[in-house]
Amino acid sequence: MTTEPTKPNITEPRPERYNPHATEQKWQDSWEKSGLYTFDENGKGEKYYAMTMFPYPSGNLHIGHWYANVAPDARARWMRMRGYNVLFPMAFDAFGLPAENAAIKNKTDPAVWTYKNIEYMTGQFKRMGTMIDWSRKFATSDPEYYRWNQWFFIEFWKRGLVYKKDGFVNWCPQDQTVLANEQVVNGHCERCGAPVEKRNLSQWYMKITDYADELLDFSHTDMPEKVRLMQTNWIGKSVGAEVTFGTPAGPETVFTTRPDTLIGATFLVLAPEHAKVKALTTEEQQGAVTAYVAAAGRKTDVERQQEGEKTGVFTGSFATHPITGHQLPIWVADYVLVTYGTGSIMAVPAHDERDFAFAKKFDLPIKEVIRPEGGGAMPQDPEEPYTGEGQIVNSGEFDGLPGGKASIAAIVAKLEEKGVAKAKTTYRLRDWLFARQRYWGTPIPFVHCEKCGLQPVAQDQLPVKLPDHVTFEANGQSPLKNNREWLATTCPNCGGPAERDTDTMDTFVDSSWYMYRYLSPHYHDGPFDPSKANLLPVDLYTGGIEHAILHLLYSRFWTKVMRDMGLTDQHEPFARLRNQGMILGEDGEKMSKSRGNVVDPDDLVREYGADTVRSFLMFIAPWELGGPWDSQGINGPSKWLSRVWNLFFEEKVAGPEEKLTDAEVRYAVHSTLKKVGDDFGRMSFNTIIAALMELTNTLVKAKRSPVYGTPVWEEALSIFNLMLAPVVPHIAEELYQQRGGGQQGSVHTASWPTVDEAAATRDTVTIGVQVSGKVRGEVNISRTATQEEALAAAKALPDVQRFTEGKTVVKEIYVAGRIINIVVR
RNA sequence: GCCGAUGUGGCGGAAUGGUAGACGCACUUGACUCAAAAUCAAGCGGGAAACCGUAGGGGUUCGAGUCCCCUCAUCGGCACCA
Repeated sequence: MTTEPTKPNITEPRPERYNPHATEQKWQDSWEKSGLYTFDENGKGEKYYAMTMFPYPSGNLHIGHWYANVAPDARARWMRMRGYNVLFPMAFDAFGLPAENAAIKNKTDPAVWTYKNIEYMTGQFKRMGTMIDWSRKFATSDPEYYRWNQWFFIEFWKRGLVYKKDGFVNWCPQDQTVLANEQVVNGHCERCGAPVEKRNLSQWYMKITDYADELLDFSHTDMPEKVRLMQTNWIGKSVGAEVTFGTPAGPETVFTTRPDTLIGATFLVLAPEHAKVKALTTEEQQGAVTAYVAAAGRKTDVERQQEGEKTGVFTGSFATHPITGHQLPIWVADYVLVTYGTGSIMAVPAHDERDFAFAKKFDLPIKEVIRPEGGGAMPQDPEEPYTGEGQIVNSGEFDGLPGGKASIAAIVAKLEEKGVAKAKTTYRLRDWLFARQRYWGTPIPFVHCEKCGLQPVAQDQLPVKLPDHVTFEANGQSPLKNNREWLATTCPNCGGPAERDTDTMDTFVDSSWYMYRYLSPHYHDGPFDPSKANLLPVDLYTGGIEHAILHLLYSRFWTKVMRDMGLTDQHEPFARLRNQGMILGEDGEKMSKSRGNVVDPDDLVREYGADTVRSFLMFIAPWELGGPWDSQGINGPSKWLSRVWNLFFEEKVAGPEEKLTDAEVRYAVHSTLKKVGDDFGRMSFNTIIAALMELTNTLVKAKRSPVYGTPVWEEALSIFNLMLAPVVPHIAEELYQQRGGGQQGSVHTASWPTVDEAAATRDTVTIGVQVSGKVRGEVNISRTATQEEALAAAKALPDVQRFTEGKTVVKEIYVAGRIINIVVR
């Protein structure tokens, strides 16, 4: 590790007032020159890998980036001072559509735009005063990075986890690309907000569903409950059965979570896109069905869902019930989704809301088979379905069995015996639609050969680089489509002429494994150097909740595949995840240029200095909550740092003499030290700042007390200085060096002070005295006072006497150091 | 509709079941100043008081902002997922 002492600069005259600007620039330069933050993998101490979600190089760091990085930086610094060998890296998530849009608009190359932004934003990060190790910086658009995307892609393909198939996919007409399910929000494109259309296209997929069950297991990772729930809901596990019905077009299997209601099925419904629709449609129904299917195809998901009323049309065909042999009409309706289950359902109108609504509208039979405990028979023309549990009725040999979710397994076993059903678990999670029809991404490393078909590019030919100096068509189409020079290649199998795949990868591929790349960002023989695996896992990962499903689910999946490939022994990429909240505009709305409520951190740094902005962002709210910006509130931390400066340097301040003792000052210092340590541990950053402010107030008083100038005073300043270091690194360094810490190097390599437990505990405590649970006074007694002593002191209080007079004491409670409660009647 | 989170002064918030409102903003008053800013000092939930106060209602407990049940409000996620 580079621990070359940073040279104190004491030749400059000390400013009268704290002036952050010169100070901060000076120390940023000094730290960079000495390599203070360069991580040494052979360094002393237990490794600690802290990571914040890397930014997209949009051009500017906004206040949200500061909020997301400042507190984790302070915590990483604290860990380092405690003796951990802390890796705190940063990179850029550089592929994506904004670069292309900027390129189209400005007629430039996306790469030029991207790398210019990265350079500028790196400078902004440095002005924030973070301990980021910039020697590990990379951009996911570096060919040396994305070649490993391609390598992974081929390896996953070899393992059968990557495949191409025809199917209905989400298409964003605005961005001109397909989208993964995860990128469709309420039927709209996550990025641009355009309504998503359905298109039948041949597309690349990644088999994340193979890992659905394992992704529901969070036992190897500590994630907030909220994230676990969101992922669990997204994966959407449903336990049930597949039941096969006979139809004129062959057997049709449906999925149900309620096999106990099988006898109550009165019709089948197919999704409009279902493959059997055509074959099952009778001649008389031809016109109606064709029109319905065509209309459904034109609708977006949003339009489909907005219709209040169910729509549908009869195919003219009937299915045979596997148990009763009854003939059930087969309908087509768009409330059945082709993408879930088998794309067809058995409708049990008596016990399902949707089937009920459909049956009511089209006058289809409703047959009761579940009756609530102690309830009567369902009326002939019921008002509503019964979806709860109960006893099975009207079902022949099943009658009397308990129905409902709890008894699925028993019912399925019985149906399996009869050979009509099979236990089945279905997931809402779809395979990851993985390719995009865009330019600025990782090219898919496959070629199309007329003779050999789709072939992976040979590993030693990677990376398949994006062509330089591209021009964009006015129609926004990817420049790869018509770039003949780039398209033409040879087949890795037969050597004949072949054409490159023009799709690029979803940018979420880039972020799925970047935590491994930080271990050895310049490694050439694999995605990462296996000899650095001891740095895994990421001990603490922080970022916004907006990635709860997309990025976090994909990266968990990626790690599990890497584990199965033998690349790592980790089950999860992140040992612990925490989410920060969002800083809103002062009006309480999300910051946006159009609203004009954007707060620019560069302006704030110019006005107040980075340390003030850092401490304010930690102080403004509980970190995981966030909230509106407060342009007046920043005055607090700003004044605080001035007070801190004056505390260290101003001559003894005027004011009333204070009667603080050595013990009181040491108590303030060591109890604060204890609290700050606890609060860093539990990531309660706002209370850290509050505690440091409180200590400042006490020390300002102590300066006007006999303690000033004594060894206790010097100890107080030293410890206080060290506590400031993680939070406000610049002023802390200046104070440290001014106090002569230069011989020990930087304050940021100093050790976190040890709590003197005796000093952090008070001999006497002031505790409340209650009479029958109501506070009636307080007593100052020894911390270790006996119950007799405590009660005697309490009973001496006039107010206590007043409220106990003439009453009978029924109970006396004394919790040492906490409370006295005299219960009277 | 389903799932979840959150409700504490004018504002942001603090509080292992133990004196509610730490710390800060804003505000008020005073000192300094010709004046203002900055700084320093003091005050700051309601009420004259008894007392009342952590969204509302119940409960557990010697004691509840904190634990349990119900209701309301706000925010977030999912949403015709069979």
